[in-house]
Amino acid sequence: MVQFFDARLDASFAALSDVTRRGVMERLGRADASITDLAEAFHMTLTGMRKHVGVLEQAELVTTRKVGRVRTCTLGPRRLEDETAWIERQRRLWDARFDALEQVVAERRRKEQHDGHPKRG
Amino acid sequence: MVQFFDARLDASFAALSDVTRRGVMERLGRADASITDLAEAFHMTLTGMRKHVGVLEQAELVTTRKVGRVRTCTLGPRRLEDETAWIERQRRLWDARFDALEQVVAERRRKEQHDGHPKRG
DNA sequence: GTAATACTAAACCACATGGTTCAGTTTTTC
DNA sequence: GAAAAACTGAACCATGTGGTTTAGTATTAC
Repeated sequence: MVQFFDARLDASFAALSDVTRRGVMERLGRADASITDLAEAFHMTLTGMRKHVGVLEQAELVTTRKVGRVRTCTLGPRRLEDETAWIERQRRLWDARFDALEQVVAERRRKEQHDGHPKRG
Repeated sequence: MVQFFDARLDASFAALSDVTRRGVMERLGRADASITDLAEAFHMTLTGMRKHVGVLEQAELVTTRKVGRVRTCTLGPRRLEDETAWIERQRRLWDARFDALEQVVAERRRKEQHDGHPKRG
């Protein structure tokens, strides 16, 4: 189960680590687009863009369907929930640690006041 | 300026796209650690772990300082703010589009009710 | 039916990544 | 001062990435 989420996060963070792919996501956020549309918008060959879209599909950030000769790309169905969750979890861990450190510092300060301010260390 | 943020996001999402590096960040969220500590924890050579830490440093997610012969790793000054911001922006774009779509659907439904439910299409 | 459009598939390229080993250097310990 | 510990740097390896070209197929337009 853990490995499952790990692989998912691997894929989606990797997908997001390319400026072109982030650009594609932003564009699809405004409107669906064909591979040709995207290739032109990002000054790239069809084949090149198809690969980027493939990466986004595998990360389940984009879905596509082919009607006739044109393949249309859409956002979703996932909405970066897992990625946000990971980041939030990390942030909480971090906050907890800082809170703990702060308490230590406060304790030390209290003690120093009591003992009469040792110079340092 | 845009390129600056782009490069930063490239680096940090790429850094997060590896399960070992995410693991390192979680561990550092609990306590600082030396390269040796981390290498042992993740069953890897010192050299291998040093590279991962280097990637996290370049993404400014982790900072390190060397005292004597040991290099200690700490979570970096950045707290994934830019990454969260990008994701949030994306989510807003998306929501806006869905809202617009929903309105179209609602409008169509209203019209269908008025015209007396055409079978389909 | 011919031509243009939209994509697909395969091969290729240079370079990055995730590891390793091996041979140092610097610090610490005894 | 010798040995051990902690790291560093370089070289190597297999595989992945971000592109390209080239040649093909399927669909649409005229």
